[in-house]
Amino acid sequence: MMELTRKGEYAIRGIVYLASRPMDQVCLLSDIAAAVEVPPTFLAKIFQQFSKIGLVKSYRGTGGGFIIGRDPEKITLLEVVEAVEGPIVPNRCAIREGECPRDASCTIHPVWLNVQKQVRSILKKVTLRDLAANTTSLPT
Amino acid sequence: MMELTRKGEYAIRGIVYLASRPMDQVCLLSDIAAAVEVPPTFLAKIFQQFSKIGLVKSYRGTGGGFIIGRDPEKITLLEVVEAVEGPIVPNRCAIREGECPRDASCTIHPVWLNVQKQVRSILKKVTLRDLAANTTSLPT
DNA sequence: ATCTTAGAAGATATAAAAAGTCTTTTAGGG
DNA sequence: CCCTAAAAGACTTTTTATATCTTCTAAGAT
Repeated sequence: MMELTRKGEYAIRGIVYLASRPMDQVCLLSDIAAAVEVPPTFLAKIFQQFSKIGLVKSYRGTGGGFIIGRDPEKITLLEVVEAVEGPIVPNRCAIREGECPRDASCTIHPVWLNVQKQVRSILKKVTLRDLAANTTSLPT
Repeated sequence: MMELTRKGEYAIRGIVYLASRPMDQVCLLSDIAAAVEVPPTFLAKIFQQFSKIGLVKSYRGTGGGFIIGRDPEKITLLEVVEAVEGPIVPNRCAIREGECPRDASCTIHPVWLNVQKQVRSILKKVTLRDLAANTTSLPT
């Protein structure tokens, strides 16, 4: 239960890699994909999404590629995960009030809300800077 | 992300219903399914699993059916969820040590372990008795 | 004993989501 | 205008979720 998808995993690897690079150095998608061992076409899709919401910046044409969208310290793991996996919702009934017809009587509802809150809270405290900190195993 | 499947939802509804009934009253699967609005064949599969690990007790033949396996106060939501959805694992790499080849350098690893721990802790504190407490909306 | 009831077990079917690829288009340099 | 690299969207494949159906077994009723 609660497993991150490949997409989520790849997304994190990719953006953490970007976060570990100097902001003035534009990275080729193909290079990033190779470095973090992700299918390039798949990572392309993910980075397109990220680009739209400003998590990364993209440049086309010769000398193009990607850089991180803003200071890695200002990007949380929560943001990255929710961008790619959608909101963290342990159960349909926790999406919004009134979703579940059994709502009023539903004794589990508050439990799921609590789970949601805790998980979000944990992921929110982790920044890309934290994650990129000792990425010494990846090529410089 | 992290969404419970239908199976998990149905399982909880079904067993909470059972937990709300007197232990000496054997319930027909078809009645339970109708009461909690779950496809009977699907619930059958779920209860078969539960029966194997003692979460419910089953009786065949005339007058047969299901009762709760033990005191609802001794059954946690965690147990029920993991029985039906498998272990709570936010990421492959958190399943066991050494799973992930990037392990040593992986800065996210501890984050997932923390998520796992917190979620399990929340679900462990909730018992079927808690959940069955005010199931007043369900037919007596 | 055999018939009916009700769950057990396993096979099968359908549908949805995840994972990945391919093609065409657009933007930016040389 | 040609090359490079990302954007966008269609498409394919694989896997998982969701469910149903059939046959088998246990237990009580006749």
